[in-house]
Amino acid sequence: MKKKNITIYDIAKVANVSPTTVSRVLTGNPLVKESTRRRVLEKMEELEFTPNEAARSLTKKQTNMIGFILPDITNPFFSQTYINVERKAFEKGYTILLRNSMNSSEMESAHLREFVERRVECIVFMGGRINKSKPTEKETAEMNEVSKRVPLIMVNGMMQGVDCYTIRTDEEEGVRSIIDHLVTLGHKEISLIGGIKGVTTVDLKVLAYQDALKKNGLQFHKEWQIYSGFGVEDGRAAMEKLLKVSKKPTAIIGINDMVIYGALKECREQNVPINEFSFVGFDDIFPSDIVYPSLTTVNHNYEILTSEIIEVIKKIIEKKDSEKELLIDTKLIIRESCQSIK
Amino acid sequence: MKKKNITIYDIAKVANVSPTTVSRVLTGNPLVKESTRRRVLEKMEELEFTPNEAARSLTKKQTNMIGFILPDITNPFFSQTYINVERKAFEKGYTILLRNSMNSSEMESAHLREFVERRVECIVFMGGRINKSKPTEKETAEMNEVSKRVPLIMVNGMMQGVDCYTIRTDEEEGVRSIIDHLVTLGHKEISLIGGIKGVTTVDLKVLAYQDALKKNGLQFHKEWQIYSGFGVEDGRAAMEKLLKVSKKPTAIIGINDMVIYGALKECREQNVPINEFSFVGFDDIFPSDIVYPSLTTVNHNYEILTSEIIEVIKKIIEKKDSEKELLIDTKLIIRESCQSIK
DNA sequence: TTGTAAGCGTTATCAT
DNA sequence: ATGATAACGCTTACAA
Repeated sequence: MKKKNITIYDIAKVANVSPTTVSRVLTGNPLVKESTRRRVLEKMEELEFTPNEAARSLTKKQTNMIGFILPDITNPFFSQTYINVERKAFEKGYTILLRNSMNSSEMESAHLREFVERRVECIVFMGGRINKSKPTEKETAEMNEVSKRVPLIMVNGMMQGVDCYTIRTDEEEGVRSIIDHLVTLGHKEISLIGGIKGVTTVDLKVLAYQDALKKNGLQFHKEWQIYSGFGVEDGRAAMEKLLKVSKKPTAIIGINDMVIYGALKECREQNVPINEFSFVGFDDIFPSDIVYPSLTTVNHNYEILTSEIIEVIKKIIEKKDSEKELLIDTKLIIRESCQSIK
Repeated sequence: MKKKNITIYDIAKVANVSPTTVSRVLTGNPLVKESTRRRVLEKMEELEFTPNEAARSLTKKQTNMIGFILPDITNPFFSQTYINVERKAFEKGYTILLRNSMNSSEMESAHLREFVERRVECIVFMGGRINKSKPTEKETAEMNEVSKRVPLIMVNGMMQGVDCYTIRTDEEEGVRSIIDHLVTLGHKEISLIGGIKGVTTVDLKVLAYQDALKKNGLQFHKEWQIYSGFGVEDGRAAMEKLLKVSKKPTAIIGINDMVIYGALKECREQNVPINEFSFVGFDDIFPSDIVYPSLTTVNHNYEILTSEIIEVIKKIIEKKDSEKELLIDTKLIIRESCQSIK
């Protein structure tokens, strides 16, 4: 025997008002006499009435939901961004739908479809296809379709010809600040490990790295820039290769923090003294303050980054104009993993 | 000029069928001639029709959404659990609504309310109030209200008198396995740091710790069991206290991995050689394989744990019977942070 | 200040 | 195999 769903009609009946009036107290419409409002509220309590969001969304043509696609929430870079956005969205009354794509284009497609079906107000996209320097035609076409129906916010990524909002941290500047720091410490032989060619955030960093070397009168050594990936194991693999190079660098930059964790691991494995190198990461995820040595790295200014994301979301929902492109400054966090060259 | 929303009526018109037929192809009803099905599908494509989930949910009285409340997704213990559940839910066609409570009872309440309004099919609850040995009356009452309307799954927690499903990892057994391991290595002086009294998972572990000591003929030293909290800083604080105790233990168990990260940090700060102690954590979150020394710890069998969660969810949605209580075995992961006593 | 009635975009029921 | 019509539970003109 299933319990009947309580609706505003039920409340209306027992409170001796029309459903409209019930709806009015629900939406906080001030055109309700205080005494009836109280009566209605009382009956709601009594019958344990809870408004049905689906019905509400249907009439209001507004869901207050925001889609959020990212590759992997267990990666602190993403969770640190996500949680700030969720918190701020909560304060504004928005609901976030989080989806992990695991960098699979098919999953991204599935999530996009679901978001459109659920009529989210906008979609925040991090990682995956928006970081490919050469996305497939299908991927681009799909994003174009989506962007016609729901506003898109790309964080630290973009897609040629797709109409969207872009918010990114100035990663080039981040790389420059790392190299300036290392140069100040006396380093002249600087390596960059990790990442995959064709991923825009990587290409960006590699370019900035080569540029900054040149500007500082240093030479780019091909064998010191090693692609491998983004995970701890990829960092180990890269370090393993680097340790086989005859002339070694004095400083090692990671495409992200994870990669450096792997590099440190590999050094220990091979009994290479950690302090033979200076290490710098990128992202400032929380374990970087915990690993030994604690890692000098570049912080994305999460607080500002996520505030900007929410601001854009807010403007989209309120249909106000907003900057199409935003650039956030990074900040270098200096810890213990770099020594000066005597 | 806003683009009109395309509905099944529009499709019906251009495809020369009734809306009902369109709905039939949408729901995969086999009672549609193949040729008309194709025609309808074609028109949908053409007009870029996407079904409206809100309308669908309204009539079907089913949302396919699952609520998930946890304290903090940036904590790998939770994100490692969450992502497995999300992945498996995705495969089954369920959508997860994730909410972080930051251990705030008010936020938990707000999330619960939202979940009920959105008519989620069930709610998975981790951490927060379900780990209080003395929840407030309001908290309990609220959970009782909720549990009457939507099935509740509590993971590693419970609440007296509240009807719900319980899935937990056998943390007592985890603690026992740690102590057995340490005893095998020759340790006789074992400390437990971190946690807060009154949090059930902590109380459980403390009890299991005292019990296991006794069973192994070891003595419980009050000053070796130090409450402090669950974060890295709490671990530091606990270690700082422990280092002031005149007679020191040889092994240190953390209420979780985080606390041990803090303890390691504190040792380094004070120039205490790390290998003066053996360290064991709890949870096996990913940085434990990255910190130095890599941490021996207890793994929650995430794969099994999350599979069970999904199984229960599935049975709830399909209205099948399911075990009300499930206990998952833990497994000890041995790494480098423990030495044997000569 | 309150009520009536239409509409939101589906699915379900019952005919045909 | 297909269609007409009534739900689903709310909000929003418009009327009173």
